[in-house]
Amino acid sequence: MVTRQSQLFIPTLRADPADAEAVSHKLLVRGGYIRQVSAGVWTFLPLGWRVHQKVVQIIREEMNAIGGQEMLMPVLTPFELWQQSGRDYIAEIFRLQDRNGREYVLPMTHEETVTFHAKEIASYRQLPQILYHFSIKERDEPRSRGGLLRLREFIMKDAYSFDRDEAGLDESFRKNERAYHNMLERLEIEFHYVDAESGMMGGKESKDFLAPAASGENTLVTCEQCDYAADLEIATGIPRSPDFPASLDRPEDVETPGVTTIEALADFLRVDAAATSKAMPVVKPDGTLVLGLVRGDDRLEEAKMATALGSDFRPATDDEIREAFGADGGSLGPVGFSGEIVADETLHDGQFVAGANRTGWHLKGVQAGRDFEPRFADLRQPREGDRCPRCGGALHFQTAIEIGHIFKFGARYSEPFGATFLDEDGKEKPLVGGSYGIGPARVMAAVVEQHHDERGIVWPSSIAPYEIHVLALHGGSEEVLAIAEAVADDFSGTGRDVLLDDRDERPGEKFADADLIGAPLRVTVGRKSLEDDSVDLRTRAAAEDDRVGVRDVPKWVSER
RNA sequence: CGGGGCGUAGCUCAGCCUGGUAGAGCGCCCGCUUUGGGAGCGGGAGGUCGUGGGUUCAGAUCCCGCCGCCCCGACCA
Repeated sequence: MVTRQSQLFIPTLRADPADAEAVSHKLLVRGGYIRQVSAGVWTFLPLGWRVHQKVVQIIREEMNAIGGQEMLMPVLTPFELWQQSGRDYIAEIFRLQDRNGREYVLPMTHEETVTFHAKEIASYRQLPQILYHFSIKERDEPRSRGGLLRLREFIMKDAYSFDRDEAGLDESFRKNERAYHNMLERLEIEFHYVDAESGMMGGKESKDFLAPAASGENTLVTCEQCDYAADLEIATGIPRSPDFPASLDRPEDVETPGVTTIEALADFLRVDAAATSKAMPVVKPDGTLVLGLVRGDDRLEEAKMATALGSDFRPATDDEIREAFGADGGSLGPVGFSGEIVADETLHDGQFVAGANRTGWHLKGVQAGRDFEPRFADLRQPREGDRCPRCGGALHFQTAIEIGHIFKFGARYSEPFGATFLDEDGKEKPLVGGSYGIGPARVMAAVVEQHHDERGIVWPSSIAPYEIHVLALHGGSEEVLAIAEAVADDFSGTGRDVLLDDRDERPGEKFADADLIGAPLRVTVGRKSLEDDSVDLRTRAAAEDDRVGVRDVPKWVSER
């Protein structure tokens, strides 16, 4: 069936929408793929939904190929399930009540629900299992953004594996890992498979699939020499060594009036900023104040700090700082502080300048282990100029979109839910699980970010809404239109998705819309070439016409 | 939640500072001409100026509240 553009709802826009920033946001809106309903809430128009469905189908095929079983779990979920898992505190979950006051959540993930069902697995003979579904997720995002990049409502494929032990989980994990690699290759996404934070999901092995893109929200760290790759939040880098001044036998006071920043301090004392330390007082949820210490030229990575503390934290307020240190922020240091101190590894050796806990004063020659006793942890955020922790090569930083996340959650959910099975040895054991998510909408955004030019989208044929776009430049000629229809029919007879632009519009407009919509192949049927019994063919990527005899069109197309 | 910006026709915007009967371009409808990179001419439709209140003879314009959207930060599979 040839689809006639004259009858479709494809509202293309000549100008960029005023509120768009990201390329994928602009092009998907301009191309008539998506429209916004409210912040982070979008409609997929017919064209957008076709792409979404194609992405879904590829994901589905790869999940089925590893033995995944598709099902569908509800969006509306009793709040008790989330209380049972202990995730009821999460601020991002939407909550609501029915008319009788019964409480529900609109969840952003389905570990609770799937584990509720997994309670029916009674024997090791029924394991392993891989269950998945595509369903609508809701997240009360404090801040959605960028078209499809960060949504409050979206469809996600989430899969869950259940195994009898860690070894089994590992095998299931590898299967899903492989499925993800296969699907992303078919989607023609450039991606990196990296170590990641498991975040609020709670898990052990945690991996991200990051697609480099200008408007990504994650930062991907890669090595220019070896295959080291990690999300910035957990990446490690080796910084340059500081240029230390002469060592001192004991810390020495130095007056630093009005000096509150590291740059000013380094400048004032004429020392390398890397030979100073920076104090970050934070407060844990239980109210304990902990001092984080990093090198003066480094930034504290908050995800790492949270890992080191084993809990959330917030920056201490000015009042808390004054009470605990007797000094203002800007003059804080570890010497004399009685609470817990967590110091970055870079402070292990050498003597650093530190705040003196006396406003307007610093200490020179402060040495860990001699002048204060910290716990060491990796706290610093890597940055440009660092070397690779594996091979010493240069590290490269780029923004990226997190399109998939897979992680092991072990017995995190099966224990509170009592989802146990009887093992071969006659013992009752909790199911060992893993979770595997990917968002088709983010995939679409990532593909557009990676495949576009100044005129529009350049879809890979695997997910293009239509593979072939036939433009009829009939200009009132029934004859030209008839030939265009015949050409379109031929393609569609070979099982291709064909869009025929039979609209009564001028050529320029058809070309512009075709470029914007981005079908991989374009056939232009017009008087000009028909004089030689030919049509003009081009790939969207190359954007240059080949004049081909009407009879040779199928051959030309099959060669692309 | 903190900071910044914006809200006027379907879209992109001007008008607001300095109050006086709401505009442009594109799009849309009709007619004629035109037809290989967003055409030309003629005619036409379309707006509670986000919303509520206040000041004023008079408010898109000034003042106050609220709502919505975007960006940065916080936060975040």
